[in-house]
Amino acid sequence: MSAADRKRLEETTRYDPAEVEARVFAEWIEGGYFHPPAEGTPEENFSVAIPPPNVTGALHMGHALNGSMQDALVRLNRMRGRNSLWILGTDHAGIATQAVVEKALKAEGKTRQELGREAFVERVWEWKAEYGSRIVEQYKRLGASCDYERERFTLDADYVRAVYRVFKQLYDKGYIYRDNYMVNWDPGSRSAISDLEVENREVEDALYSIDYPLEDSDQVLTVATVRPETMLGDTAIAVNPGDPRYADLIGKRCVLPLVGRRLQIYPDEMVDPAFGTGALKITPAHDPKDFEMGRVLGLEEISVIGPDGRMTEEAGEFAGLTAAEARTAVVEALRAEGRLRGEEPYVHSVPFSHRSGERIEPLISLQWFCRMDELAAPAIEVVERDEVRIQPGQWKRVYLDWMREIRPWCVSRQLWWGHRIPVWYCDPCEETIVAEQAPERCGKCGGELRQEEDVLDTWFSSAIWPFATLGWPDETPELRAFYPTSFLTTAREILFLWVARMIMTGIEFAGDVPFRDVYVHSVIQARDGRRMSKSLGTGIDPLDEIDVHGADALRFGLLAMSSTQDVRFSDAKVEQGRDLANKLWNASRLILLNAAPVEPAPRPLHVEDRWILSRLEQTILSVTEKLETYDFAHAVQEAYSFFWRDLCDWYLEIVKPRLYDGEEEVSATLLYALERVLALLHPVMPFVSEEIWSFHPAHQGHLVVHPFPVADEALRDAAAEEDVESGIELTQKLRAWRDLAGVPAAAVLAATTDGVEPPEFVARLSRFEFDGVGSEPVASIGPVRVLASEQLDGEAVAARLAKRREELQAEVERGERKLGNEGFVAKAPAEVVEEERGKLERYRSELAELG
RNA sequence: GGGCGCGUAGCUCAGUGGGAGAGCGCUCGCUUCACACGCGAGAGGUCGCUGGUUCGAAACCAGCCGUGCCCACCA
Repeated sequence: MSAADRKRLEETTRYDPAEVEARVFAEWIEGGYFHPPAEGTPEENFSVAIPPPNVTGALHMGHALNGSMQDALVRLNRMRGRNSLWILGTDHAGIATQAVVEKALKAEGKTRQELGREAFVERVWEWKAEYGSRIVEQYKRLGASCDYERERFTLDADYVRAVYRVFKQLYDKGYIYRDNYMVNWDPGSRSAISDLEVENREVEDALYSIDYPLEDSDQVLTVATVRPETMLGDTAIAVNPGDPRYADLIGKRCVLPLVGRRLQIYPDEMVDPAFGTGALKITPAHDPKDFEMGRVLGLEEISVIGPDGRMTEEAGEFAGLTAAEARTAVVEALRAEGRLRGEEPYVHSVPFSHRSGERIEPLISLQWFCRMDELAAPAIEVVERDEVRIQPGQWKRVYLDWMREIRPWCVSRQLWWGHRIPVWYCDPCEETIVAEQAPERCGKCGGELRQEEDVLDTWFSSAIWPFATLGWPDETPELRAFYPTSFLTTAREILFLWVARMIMTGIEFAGDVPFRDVYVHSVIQARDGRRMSKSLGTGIDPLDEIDVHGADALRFGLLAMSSTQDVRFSDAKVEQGRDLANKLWNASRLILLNAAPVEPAPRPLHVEDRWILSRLEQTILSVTEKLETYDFAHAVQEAYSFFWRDLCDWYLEIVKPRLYDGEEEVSATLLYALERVLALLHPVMPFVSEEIWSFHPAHQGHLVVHPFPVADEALRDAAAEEDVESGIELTQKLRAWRDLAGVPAAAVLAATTDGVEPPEFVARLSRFEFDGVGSEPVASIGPVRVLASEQLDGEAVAARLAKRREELQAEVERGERKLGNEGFVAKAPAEVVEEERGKLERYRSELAELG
């Protein structure tokens, strides 16, 4: 060690992550450790495709947890010498990004329509150039060992090519089609969205009963609805065929109030006679269920609400009103005509846009869809056969249940930012051309072509992330070396949105599953148990945590608090991580500044050496196994406990004298243990471990590529473990006795031992002297007889012991009295009696131990 | 409506058939030559409730209460 290094170690009594992290990270980048060559096979290599964060995004706690898990496994495998690639990149995030830029425009008093499509998209690219790398920089702060030289973006030219190839092939297979169909219309983003982007919320509405007069009759049929404004588009009525009230009305017609349209009354099993009035109005253009019914019956579809959320010309006098305004107006008009029979409060679940937060308007519109059943079939099989293992196990079933019920996917979005759908129309001859590259002219009539205005759902491009990032559709070396990837960690909320779709496209286009393992991690909630969210103000910024406690602390904390169930964010766990980093630093200082200049090697001389080596190898075995099975919480806590309790609290304290003496054997053993502990912890706490490693005498290259320790079974020693652990136990008893007896901390007490001599360290660590001179034994603790001596203030001890004896005596008497009461013994539950007996036993034995 | 999960120490969470645990917090004692982000010693729990299975249940089963999430086209 250089004099400068030694000085730094001597003077730095506190580990300072802020000083270390940027410097160490730069060394890793400079070393090129994160940029593996595209060589070898996927079986030999290790690869992970990061769930691409939104380009608009900032690192949140979910990213930090997910990143900590991925990085732990990537680093572990890199240290094992595997060619390890962690692909990183960002998602163009259509709606979110467009919204951000539109907001900026609005601040300038402009709209995207004023700008025009081309200029707007240009503007978004400018935004991306300026802010798009923010989240990538934030991953670096976390210490993520991604390949920053292979960063990808879902709108890169090559990526677009892959998206178009996929679209074209799906179209050619007949999976992709265009249809006028009912979609979830999001008035907020003015676009259709998929079923998965809809969330249902409980809302209190009113349930209105409206009288529909029967044609050529003075009878009325009363229907119940929560959306009276849509009645203007009614084209039929349905009743349950088994409902005796309406049996004779089936086939007859009603007259639609306000409009006058004639509505046929149909029988339908779906109608619940017990709900409302048992009669259901059918509005095929504005209700998904009515839509389906309408298609079956061939009903007219009359759209009375337009994409702008306002009433259309079809709504007659109500045209131009918003849907909400129209509701009030229609109700008023019905009331005026005496058609409103009733109105009652009604709580039901209503679809809202996950993106804009606005209430979904089910509308019929011309959209592009992708049929999913054929793609789903093999994706179901691979999971059934565990070729893709989804863990924890309950998610496998959730996945399968959803996949088996999968429905067509609406892939078109009425946005400008995204992959513009590769379809061209020729208006004169009505030809539709789907192509990977823009065709010059119509192949049929030579006419001008017009490209589809819509873009693809963002998730359409994310679905091909694991292979598109590796260069697909080209046969690249990266694809050959790293596909399929090794595993995926994910939040469960994107299991369907993303994971399922990757499995489907992977099989279809890349010829294999995209990953072997899917680990669904827990959700870190806010401190109060609420969801962490920016809009609720409950988010905790991982970067703040890194600033204050260091990246290693946050990584350790997140892994420690994660489990299979959702957990609240725990500051204490992050602080535990911070304390661990500091403890590592200081224990290392002790070893590195005092060890004799020797090769690190296990060189056990005494039982404690055999013990710590045995514990070390056991810990390596167990921690490694837990990391490999995604049991991060137990892995890090076990490593923590070994290091802090076994190594620091006991072993270092036991061997300090030997270390200060410059003993070679203990120096070698300590350097060996330190090397292995640093390597073992590196996947979880990369910065502090790398920093300390730079001071280790065996240090040559960086720890990031140092071999990961493999447990050495030859060093396991059950007998040594037993001996030392009983010595530890005795030490603790002796210390407890001292404390109880009020002996000053520094006093060394005289004692003798009875029978087998305990290990040497017991006397030293409990500040006893077993061959000490004394007179009367005043107490016995296990094999140890404490002797009255000069060091022991006989009076103080006697006083303390007497006081304690009194307390115990009182407890014993109380117990004896209780157990002597026949009523209690006979009538009280047996366990209460037993507990009382146990208590009595304990008090009695403690009394005996005090002597 | 269906499904999944959770309820264990003051707090956050482990433990899933045989002696109730961790971290934090709390109490007491330590400026012991790595670390006060430290060291030593403690206190603290009817393991949601009720019933069942078992020699034995925090753990398995049933019901109930509380709580969270996912899926679902009953107006």
